[in-house]
Amino acid sequence: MKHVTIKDIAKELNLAVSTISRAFNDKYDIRPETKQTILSKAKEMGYRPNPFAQKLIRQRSMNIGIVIPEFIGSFFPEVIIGAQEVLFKAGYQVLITQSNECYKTEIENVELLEQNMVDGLIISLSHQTKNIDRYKELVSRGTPVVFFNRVNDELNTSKVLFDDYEWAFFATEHLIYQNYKKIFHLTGPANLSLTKNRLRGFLDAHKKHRLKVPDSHLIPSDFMLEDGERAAMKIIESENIPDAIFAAGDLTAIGAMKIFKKHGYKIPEDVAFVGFSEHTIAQHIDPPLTSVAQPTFEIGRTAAKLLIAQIENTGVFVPQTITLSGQLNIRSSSMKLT
Amino acid sequence: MKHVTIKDIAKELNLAVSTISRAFNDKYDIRPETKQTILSKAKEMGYRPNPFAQKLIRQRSMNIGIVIPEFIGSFFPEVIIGAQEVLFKAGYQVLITQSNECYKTEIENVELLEQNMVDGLIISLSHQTKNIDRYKELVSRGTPVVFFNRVNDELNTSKVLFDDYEWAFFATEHLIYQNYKKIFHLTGPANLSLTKNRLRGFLDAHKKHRLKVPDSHLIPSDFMLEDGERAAMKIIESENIPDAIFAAGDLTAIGAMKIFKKHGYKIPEDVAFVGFSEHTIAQHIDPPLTSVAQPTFEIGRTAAKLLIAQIENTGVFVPQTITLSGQLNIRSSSMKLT
DNA sequence: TTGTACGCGTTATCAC
DNA sequence: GTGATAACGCGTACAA
Repeated sequence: MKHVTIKDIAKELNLAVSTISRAFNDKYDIRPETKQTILSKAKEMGYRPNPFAQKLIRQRSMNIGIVIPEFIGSFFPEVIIGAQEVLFKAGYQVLITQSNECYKTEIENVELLEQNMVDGLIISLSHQTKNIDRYKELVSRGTPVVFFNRVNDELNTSKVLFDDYEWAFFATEHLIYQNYKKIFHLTGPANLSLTKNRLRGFLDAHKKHRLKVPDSHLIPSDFMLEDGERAAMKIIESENIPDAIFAAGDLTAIGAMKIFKKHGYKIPEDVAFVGFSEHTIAQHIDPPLTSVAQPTFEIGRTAAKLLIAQIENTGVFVPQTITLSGQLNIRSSSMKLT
Repeated sequence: MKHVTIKDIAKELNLAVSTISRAFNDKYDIRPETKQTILSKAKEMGYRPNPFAQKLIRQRSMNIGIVIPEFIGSFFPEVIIGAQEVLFKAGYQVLITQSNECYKTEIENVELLEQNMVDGLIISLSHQTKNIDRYKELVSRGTPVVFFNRVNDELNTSKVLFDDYEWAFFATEHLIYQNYKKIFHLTGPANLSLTKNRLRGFLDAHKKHRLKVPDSHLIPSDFMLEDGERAAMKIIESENIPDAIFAAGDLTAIGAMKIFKKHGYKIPEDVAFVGFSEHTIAQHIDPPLTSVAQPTFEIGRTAAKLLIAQIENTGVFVPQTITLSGQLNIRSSSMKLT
């Protein structure tokens, strides 16, 4: 970290440091020739402005913190790539942290990022997160925060959402059109809004087609593969077997599928499956899993844009919620072959 | 970013700023009582040291840059988690960049990280990277760099490697023990050392068992799923069909498997498959793919430790190469059922 | 043991 | 148009 500074250039050229500084920030008057001399000399000496001195005086870190629950699977990495793309172009540095689906770690991450004086945060909640006091405090202090996908309704911030309701509706309707009648729903974690929305879509699709949904068709579950396995075990033990299952997450669906296959059920002849989120492995398992694909990169880009707008906004800030759309990738796990 | 500073505390307590500073850096003499007063007052006021002021005066950024070729798939994310774990504990900030397997982006990332004055770098090369001049320059300037997995032999830095030779040997031998005789090898990208090592392991296993390997058994390929598909097409068209294939990467194996299945070959009866790297989906595809698992988290932790040692090292620095071991996960893609 | 004063590299506000 | 000089927040030699 032994860098050339503006002082070095000033000495070399017998000019004042302030003049050198001006050469780089063209908001000041400076003779074009001297500017040129300085710029070429700077390049020759390999000058690079010290970002920490700039951050110190500008009172802005130009750092954005990202908090996601997990790294494994393609969803979050792709969102991050999308967000980085936009943030880098706007001159921001990105600090990525991952909570490992653990509430405690999540809060520690936020704290770490605050210590590093991030100008803003992009967050997706862990499925453990129930207590949102820390976030309320954050928001009320005026820290720009954008939540995406895993959000909490009580937090009044900008949000980037997927239209979970609509796509759960479509996914369910797809099963109904395929003539499946007894459709179960494996829900997501109770604390997340997306769980409620996907459930609502599931129910409304039934309502539209005048199909009843007894409570026994709704199985509380979670996003891990093991949760799907557990849910499937429970269903099989109950001896109340559905002819189709719509899971709130791909891994849940895959876990459940595994168990059903193991118990001799044919897919999709005996039980059909539809998942949610287009996990990398969805198209590679046997049979390939029908799944709702989300616009991952676009989610990241949108979150970044909203955050930058809020940070650089001078007027009154009004939280915005942007809802993006996706597509249903229909594969053989849900296609009746009759 | 309106933080409490040591000045505020000084004013509040009628003390000098230096005294406040001393309370936090216990290398100076300070009366225990005043220290206590300061510390409690600081906590009360919510004081947090400004990291940029510290970085500025300490002439060290406490930032570590990580450059990886891709985010998708579990290998690199897991390495990063391992590295972060160690680096965070040592007080370092981690800046993660991803080259998307593109040489140009990779170099831009390195440049970006340099501008941010990282104290050191952890790098895994893209499979496009052939020109390593920029890295040679980096190293010769004394910047601490640790490469892992995708390394280049000409760079004299610390490295964390997987014992590609040994595990390629074991993987091949596993096929031989299963009584496969005509084994093809889909190699990795030509510029990477690991490609040579895996090839060497493949050849030596044959040598040990006195089996010949004609050149036609070696198919140059790459790490993408599509590369595997292409390689498989080439093999099928040549009508010189192997009874087993050892691919240098899981995705390559999966792509090839897909094509062979599509053409009516039964796996593993007609053609057996072994991959490398234990991709997340390896165990979920049909049939589950035998693969060499690498100690991902440990690779990250080790790289981080080596880097910290080099950065904080005062004496003469000697580059170290640490080679880690793995395990072969045997699944049905390579088990003769006879 | 505590206070004073300077420097880290930069930008901004003055003079000239 | 250019040059001093004071900040930004912190660490530290030196004086008290």
